[in-house]
Parts: sequence; structure tokens; C-alpha cells
Amino acid sequence: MNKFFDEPICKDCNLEIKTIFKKLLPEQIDFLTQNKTCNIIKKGTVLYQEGNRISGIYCINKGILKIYKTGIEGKEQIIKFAKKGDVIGYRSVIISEPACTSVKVIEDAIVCFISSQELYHLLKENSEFGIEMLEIACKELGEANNYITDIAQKSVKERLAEILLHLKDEFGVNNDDIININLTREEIANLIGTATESVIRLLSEFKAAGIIELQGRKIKIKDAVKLKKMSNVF
Amino acid sequence: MNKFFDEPICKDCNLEIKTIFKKLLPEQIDFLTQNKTCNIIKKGTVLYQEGNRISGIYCINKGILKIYKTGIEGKEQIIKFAKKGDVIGYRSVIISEPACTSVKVIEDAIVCFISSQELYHLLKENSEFGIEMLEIACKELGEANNYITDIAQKSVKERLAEILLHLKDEFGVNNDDIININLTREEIANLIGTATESVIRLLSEFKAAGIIELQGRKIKIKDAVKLKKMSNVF
DNA sequence: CGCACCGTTGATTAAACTCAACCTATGTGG
DNA sequence: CCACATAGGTTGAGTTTAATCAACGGTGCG
Repeated sequence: MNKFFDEPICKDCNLEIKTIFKKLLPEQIDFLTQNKTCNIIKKGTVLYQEGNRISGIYCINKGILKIYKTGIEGKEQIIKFAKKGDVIGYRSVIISEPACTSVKVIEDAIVCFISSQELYHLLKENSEFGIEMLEIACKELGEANNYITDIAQKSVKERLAEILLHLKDEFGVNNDDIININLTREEIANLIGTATESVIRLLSEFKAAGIIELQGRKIKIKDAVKLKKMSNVF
Repeated sequence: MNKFFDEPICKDCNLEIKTIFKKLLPEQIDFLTQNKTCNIIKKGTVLYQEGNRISGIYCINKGILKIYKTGIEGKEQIIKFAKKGDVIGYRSVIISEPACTSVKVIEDAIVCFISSQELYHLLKENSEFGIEMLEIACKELGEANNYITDIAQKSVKERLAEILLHLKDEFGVNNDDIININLTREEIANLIGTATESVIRLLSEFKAAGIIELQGRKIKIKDAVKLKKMSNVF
């Protein structure tokens, strides 16, 4: 197949960032490189949707994707984001169920695909790789449990404060100290489980209090200490 | 050590119910039986608490345990229950972190303990077992994602309706059609993330509408169809 | 008996959602 | 190039939901 870009090589990816493949043997890494497929995916594209059968897992080499569920009356609930080094879709593949989430690219991405067969081949051949995947799943599970407690018990204001810190942590900041992710107000609302208007009002409130700075979708955290206090995390 | 009860044998447990150990070889099952320890644990006992380092996983042979996190001002958020055949604590062991939840016995239990060393021994030796554990983790992850969407988007009434159906499903009913789990109103509230009073009011409302019957903590579902409609699940 | 825990009910309050209007930027087709 | 459509953002007003506070009854137990 003729590709118009340099396909990432699993070995490089593995060296550069710590991927789930770090316990694979050199020949297994080669097997992976030869058997994966890889695509550039434009912002706005839906990779797969809730209910789809997916036939393999996706490994993110570049870009940002949002993983969400569609709830009551189409309202989306963002579960998490995926970025360089993350693997998505494994849940559905492992338990042979249709996807329970949808995935949309929100920043131009390069995504590699590894089919179920190849995944199982590696899982059976290399138990360390299985343990590695188990670690990923367990980590995600811990995050999900925290999320449940937060949504159930915290106020919208506390959740917003927490998510801002969390986004800064996960995506870092650019030279101007602006958080490296571009979300609409609605997406922030769908992340913390509230209405768009509530997010807007609270962001203005934070801005008025000198805790953050806003320029359109750009968010800069000026007083992380105060934000942390507001978020009620210890 | 002198035991005052018949310790469960892993082989029997494995035959009787489908445990995560079903892919183990006979000699691995024997290894397990010889190396596990087993205890009767009385209702009310705390098995471990959030923040504790735990040195292995627990396999439930009998009884019911509640797994919960302690949130704002000590308010507990119940994450899930564990019963016969369930395994708990693996998350912390796999990622070598302190427990992120506490576990309390709410119905007299028999619990087997398998140390981290033994667990890793089996995981490394038998990749199928690792896949099995991965399946458990992925299943739990899917449930957690659903939970997040529910708590974030549904009303308290919808969540209560849903949880009643879910409890019936998970624990079944006795001869009198009463759900086989004994929860305080507060525990139901901590499960769906609301106040105790709200649960009480809504349960009375459901009762008045002829959807359920109540006798103390005993709950009988009379109209599952209506309840399902109310819960907004499709 | 008196304490502790649970369950219940009523009244009040507060948080957050909904609805509606309007503004801005951006892009598109005539 | 302008008119218009669209999507996102903002603000205000009103309403709803559910939390909080308070009082009280029942039950079991030391």
C-alpha cells in the first residue's frame, strides 16, 4: 500500500515512550511492526461508535482522541482522553463485546491498528505482555473508581477545579503556560457531568477570582494552589 | 494451623462455579490449594482499608462484601459488592499501589487469600490465566464506565430504579421473591450517590405506586417492567 | 432503663438545570 | 463580496431537584 507519511515503527515508539509493548521480545516487536496498519486521522473523525464490533485495538502515536458514552437523550459523557502511547479498544476485544464507548479524534492523530488475532497471539506467547496489559486495565479501573466517587459526591465547582488541574497534568502546558488541549465548553461540561452554562459561569467566576486566565478556549492556570484547595483533593 | 471449618478446595470451587482459575492446569490448582489461606469472616469486619498495602488477592467463597471509597467528610461511596466466585484486591496488587477502596463484610463470609508471589507465579507460568484476569478487569471497567454515565446523567429516581433491578439480577431472590441482599437505607444511598432521606422518600413512592413491596430491609419487586421503564435503560 | 442505630416525615434551602435571548466568529454559497 | 447559516459562547430569569436540618418513633442491646 502506498502511504503518504512515514509509518511509525513500533520499536521506536517503544523506546521513545513507555508503551504496553515494552516487555515484548525484539522478534515480537518486529512481528507487530509488520502486522499493524497505520493511519493519519483528521480531527472530527469518529474512529468507532458505541455498539460497533471492533476487530482489534488501536495504539495512539500522535494526537488526542476523546472516548465517550452516549447517555440520556444523546448527551455525551466523556470517559477519558487518549493520547500518544495510549491503547484503546482492548476492553471490547478482550471480552468479545461490542464497543461500550465511541471514539472521536479531537486533534489530528496517527493511529496504529493491531488485530485481535495478533493481540491474542502475543498475549498467549508472552505472559509478561499480558501482565502489562493487566496493569493498564487496573490503572484505568482505579481512575474510574475515583471518578465515580467524585461525580457522586462533589459539587460541580469542585469537579471543575479538579478537572482543570487534571488536564494540566495530563496534557501539560505550552510556552505561554496554556493547557495543551482544546476543548469546547460543552466538552468540559460532558467531562464533569454538568450543563454547558454551568461550566461557563464557573469559569468566569474562577477568572474573576484571579485563579485562571481565559482567551477563548485557551485556559491558563494562575493559582494552582487555590484551585487544588477548591477541588477538595488531598 | 487448626481450623474449625472445612476449608474450601480450589478444585471444587472451580468446578462448581466458573472462577478465574478455570484455565489453570490441575497441578496449578493443587499449588493454589496448598498455598492459599482461608478464613471465616464475620459480618461487620473490615477486610482492608483504603490506603492499606495489601499483599495478595482475596477470593470469595461465601458471603457478601461491600467495596467502597471514603469521599468528602467520610461519606462512603459503594463501588460494588463481591460475592461467591469474585476476586478482590487484584487492582492494588497488580499495580503495586495501596488499596484505593475499603472492604467490609456485610454477610458472614469465607474468604481465601492468595499472596502476590503466588499470583505472579501463576501469571508468569500460564498466560491463559493472565488473559482470564484481564477479562475480569475489563468487565469491571465496562461496568465502571456505565456507572459513571449513570451517576452523571440520571436523576436519583432513575438510578434507584436501576439499582433495584441490578441488585435483583446480581443476588437473586428467595422463595418469597425478596432480593437476597440486606442493605440499610444509607447503604443504598451510598450506592447511588444520594442522601439517605432521598432513598427513603423514593422507596415509599415506589411502594405507593405498587412497584415494590417493603418490609424493613426486605425489598420485593412487583413490577419489574415499570421499574425498567423508570430507570431509562434500553 | 437508657443508649445507639436506623428509619421516617416535614420544612426549608441551595445547587444546578432549563429555557430563552443574544452575541461573536467562521465559513459557505449565491 | 455580501448575506446567511452554523456553531460556540455568554448572560439572565425562573424552576426543579435533591440536599440539609430537625424532630421523632421503633428496635435491639448492654
